[in-house]
Order: sequence, then structure tokens, then C-alpha cells
Amino acid sequence: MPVAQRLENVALELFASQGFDETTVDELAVAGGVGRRTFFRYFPTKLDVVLGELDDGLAALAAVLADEPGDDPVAAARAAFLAVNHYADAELPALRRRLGLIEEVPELAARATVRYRDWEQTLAADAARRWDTDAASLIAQVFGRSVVAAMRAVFSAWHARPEADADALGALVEEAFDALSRGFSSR
Amino acid sequence: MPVAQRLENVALELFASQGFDETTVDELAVAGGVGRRTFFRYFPTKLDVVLGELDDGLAALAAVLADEPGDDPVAAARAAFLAVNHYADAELPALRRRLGLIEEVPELAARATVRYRDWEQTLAADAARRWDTDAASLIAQVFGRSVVAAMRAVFSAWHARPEADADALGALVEEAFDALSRGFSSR
DNA sequence: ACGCTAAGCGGCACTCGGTGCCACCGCCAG
DNA sequence: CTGGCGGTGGCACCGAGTGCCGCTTAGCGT
Repeated sequence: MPVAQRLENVALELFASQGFDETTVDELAVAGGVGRRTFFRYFPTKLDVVLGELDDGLAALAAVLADEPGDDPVAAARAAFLAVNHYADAELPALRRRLGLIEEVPELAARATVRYRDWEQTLAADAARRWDTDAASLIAQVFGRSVVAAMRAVFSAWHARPEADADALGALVEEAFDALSRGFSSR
Repeated sequence: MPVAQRLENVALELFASQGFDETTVDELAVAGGVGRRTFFRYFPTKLDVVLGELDDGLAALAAVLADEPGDDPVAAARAAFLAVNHYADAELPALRRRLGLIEEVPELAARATVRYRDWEQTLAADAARRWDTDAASLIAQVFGRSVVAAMRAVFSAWHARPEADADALGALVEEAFDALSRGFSSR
């Protein structure tokens, strides 16, 4: 097992058992059988051990989004998110742990939103393309940020229901995009 | 001039001239004519010197929102934001500096979003009330988070146009809420 | 088989943000 | 005069993150 992977597993273990703040990088390094200095070679920050995977999705999202046809950004984003967020059952427990940490540790929530900036801009650029406008335009920016905000709400809601499965996640994504599509004034 | 106020002014000054990360708390304390330990009595974090004012708006927002009639949360939120974000011309330069820092220093952007969580929940609760549903429901959560996301886009867009005034800010707010109201699929 | 090099590793020392503890000063009440 | 009491700030400490540098080890050419 590669070092980074092992460190990540061990870290999530320790965070779950004794808390994020109560776990020092020294402990993580020792538990991973590696020097403290080496830990920081694999993860720029203690926070990034938890958030690692979030970035992988971005490249996938951008790719799917680029291939998606049509001139409705909502439909394209919906399809892209459904395609990207397809988790195997075996991955769900790890996802739950991750989400739990992100929800409960404010510092992690904060760091996560920085990561989401790229998603927001990717979505804004895609919307601008379909609407034939500028990615910096207000409407494109509002769109990109709202979509990410909605997805955060989806993950939060999914995490709140302990036995929700992968299908439930998809259903929540659908519901959220329905709202964004039709607007909040018509229910 | 109260100590907190003086520290805040001095800090924004130093941040603007030499950068946020390049300014240590020691310098801030010295520049404010106060001990380092005392600095932390007024601000829990270096970050909070910049973000201080953001909280004040929340109480006002909640109050306005509570008095707002109607069963459309979008209309209520729109009115509330227009009422709360009424800046005098003299305040605009300081607002610009603040927004600039928040945009450029990732750590500040991150911390700001933690502050916005309360706004999101306040808006979600208000929407739930008007829709006669639960504040934890997906739709209410998506609404609350989308509204805040849209407002962040508004401030970002306003900040990007150097000569935009208070009226321009209001116009952007209107435009953003129009989008949320009618949905992103109908343009 | 023998060096040589390059890359990963990790110890060490340092900076800086943040915290707990406590001693000090000025003020007001008794 | 004296005994609290709130604001202050020095001091020591912790943990995250970084730069530097010496060490090991694997891979290479000769």
C-alpha cells in the first residue's frame, strides 16, 4: 500500500476515535510509520488528509461537463454531478466519515470551501459557454456558486440520514437541481 | 477611539501595505500600542480583524426577515438583503478593502464562509417557516445556501468593478435574486 | 564488483498563531 | 487604608508548517 494511502487511512481512523484537533501531526506520522517531515511531503496540511479526494472529482466533472450537449447549464450540471458522484457501496462508509468530519470541524469546512472555488468557476465557465455570455458575468457566477451550494446541502442532508444509500444520494441531487432549475418562487 | 477600532484600522492599513500573511500579530499589537496578549483578547484570531463586521449584519438580517410578510422566501430575502446592505458612501472604501482581502487571501475566504453558515441557517429557517416545512429539509437548505452563494457572487462582482457605487450593489442584488426566483433554466 | 549520483527520507531548528497562567496596575467601595 | 476587581501584558508553552542538511538506498555506468 502506498504511503499516502496508508497515512490517509490511519489518519481517518485516529480522527474518528480521538477527534481532529486532538490528533497531532506527530501522532499521524508515527502511526503511519513515517517521519513528521515526511508527512508534510505527502500532505501540505493536516486538513488535506481529509479533503484529499475532493479534487479528483473536479477533473472528472470538467470532462463530463465539456461533453454534455444542450444549452441548459442546469441540465448539463445535473447530468455531470450524477455521473461523477457514482459511489460503490464499499466507498460509502469512508464517504460518511469524511463528510462527518467536514461538517463537525469548522476548520475543515472552511478549507473545503476553498477547494470548491474551482468547481464554482468551472461551472460558471460552462454556463457562460451555453448562455453565450461571460464567465465573469453575475448570472454565470451566481449559477456556479449556487450549484456548489446546493451540492453541499445535498451531501449534508445525505449525511444526516444514517442509512441513506447511493440511490438516495442521486435522488437528493435530482431534487436540488429541480429547485435550481425551476426557481424558488414556484413550488 | 476604542481599542478594538484602533486595532482594526491599523491592521487593515498594514495588511494593505505589506500583505496579510507578511504581517505578524506582534506587529499589529505594537502598531496598535497594545500587548500581543491583549490583541487576542479583542480578536480571537488574526483573521477576525478583517471579518469583524460581517456578524453585525446577521442580527439585522434576522430581524428584518422576521418582520417581512408574504409566503415567498425569495421576496422576503431580497427585501431583507436590500435593507441590510445599505451602505453610506463613506463606508464603501473600507468595504472595498475588506472584500479585496477576503477575495485574495484564501484563508480569509475560508473563514468567511464559516461565518456565513449562520446566515444560511437563518435563511433556511425563514424559508421553512414560509413554506411550512422543516428547516432541515433539503429544499430549505438548498435555498439558504444558494442565497448566500448568490450574495457572495454579488459582492465579488461589485468589488471587481472599481467605480461601482451603492446603487450598483443594489442592482446586482436585484439581478441575483431574479435568477434565484425564476430559476436558471428560463432565461 | 565498485563507485557515483540522485531521490526520498527525516532529524533539527526556527517562525508564527494561539492559549493558560499569573503578576501587576489602577480604580472604586467599604 | 485596604481589599476586591477588571483590564493588561509578560512568560512559557503547544502545535502547525518550513528551510536546511545530512543520511540512506536504489539505480546507473564503467
